[in-house]
Amino acid sequence: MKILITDDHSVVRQGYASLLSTMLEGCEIFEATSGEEALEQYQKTKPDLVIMDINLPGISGIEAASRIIQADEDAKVLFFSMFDEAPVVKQALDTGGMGYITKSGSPDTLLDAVKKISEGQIFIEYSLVMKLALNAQDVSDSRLRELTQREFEVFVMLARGESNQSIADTLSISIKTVSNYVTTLKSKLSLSSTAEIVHLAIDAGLIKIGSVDS
Amino acid sequence: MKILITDDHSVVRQGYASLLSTMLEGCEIFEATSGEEALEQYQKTKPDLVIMDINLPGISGIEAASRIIQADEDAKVLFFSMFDEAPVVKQALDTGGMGYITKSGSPDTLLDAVKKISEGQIFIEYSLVMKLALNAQDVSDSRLRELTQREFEVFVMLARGESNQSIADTLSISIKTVSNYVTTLKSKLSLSSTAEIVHLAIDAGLIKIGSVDS
DNA sequence: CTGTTAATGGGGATATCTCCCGTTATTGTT
DNA sequence: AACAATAACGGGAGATATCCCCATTAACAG
Repeated sequence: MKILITDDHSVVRQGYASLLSTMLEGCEIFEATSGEEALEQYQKTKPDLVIMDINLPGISGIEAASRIIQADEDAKVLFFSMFDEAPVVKQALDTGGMGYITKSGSPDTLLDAVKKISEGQIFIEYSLVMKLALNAQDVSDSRLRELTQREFEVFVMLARGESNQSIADTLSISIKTVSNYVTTLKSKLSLSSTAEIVHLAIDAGLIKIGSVDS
Repeated sequence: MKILITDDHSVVRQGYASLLSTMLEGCEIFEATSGEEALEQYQKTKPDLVIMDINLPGISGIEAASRIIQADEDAKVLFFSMFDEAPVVKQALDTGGMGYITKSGSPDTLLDAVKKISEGQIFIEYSLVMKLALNAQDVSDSRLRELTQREFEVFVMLARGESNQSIADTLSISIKTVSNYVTTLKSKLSLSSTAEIVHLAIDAGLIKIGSVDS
């Protein structure tokens, strides 16, 4: 698998590169330090995935992604930025990018995202999904606003098919805590089963069908 | 709630009528013995729900339903027939009917259907959903064909949000049996969580989002 | 007549989830 | 500063679900 990393800090780039080549066998890494260079490199190397920082010298990562995707609609872009504000995330994903994670996440999250996206799925960091959902006042269920950040993250993860244990592992908290979140979020949403959670999440546009493989 | 029962056998009609008026407080029952009469009665009484047999003297229940819905697109028709063949069910639902149950089902199923439909939901007898799904060869997941009838019913009920216990009650079988079905169907479908079951069910068009209230 | 498969469910160990109750830390309010 | 509210967190006990195994029955095919 060929991956193009775009980031203007060489230390950061090298970090990702070593991380990815260690964890993913047989992957070839290319690098770009600016949006413009990313465009060039993309055309030259046709990578399977582009990891794109947003704050770049010259054109922004969002603009670069937009141009890349315009030129090749099958291009897969994973945004990887320190920004976690809904408008930025939304704008980034509106270009057609396949994922968005923040730099405050763990390396595992990066790997997960790379894997999911290379399988054709979408990957958005759990904590961002809430901001996105609540930002779209028009569509999302008002009950969702009752949820706290943590409850919301758990809600989305449940809807994606993760078990309480797996959620606990991902968030590095006790399964008991997850379990409590599940209870309270079910109560806040007046739901009783996991299936209903999935229905609501899909209704609210938080997950897309087909986004869980099998 | 006003309900119009269409069936050419008076004994059957009376049976439903007494059943429904016993179980649903404050409901008013009207009757029709043919499709033509159902049309007249519908215009006259504007019932909230029409229970429609299919095999009727004169025009069929399907034809009658079609005309009723054509005249009033908000009309709610529940087909209640001895036929359980996919083409018939499909044809019936294609008229815009909100539900289909067979006469071999339990009275509880009838009541469930009446309740769900009056809440604006769709209700199709679990065992029929499979036939419908497998009939639409083009859309449904090939893995679903591996399931037995019972496994499929359990699958759909799980996806709708029911617990093992509730499924056992509805199907009048042991919770152990349900549990076994769940295990085998998950294995056959390579799924591990309820959420994934819901995703697959929605993907395959077996349930519609928004069909589970909250 | 025999083999296969669907439907049914019991036993029992284990995993998972639920729900009530509590602690801590933060934030906002008089 | 004192207080109330709330988010994040987790323990304990009991309820559910899972997942092996295996057994019975009925139907159906060869």
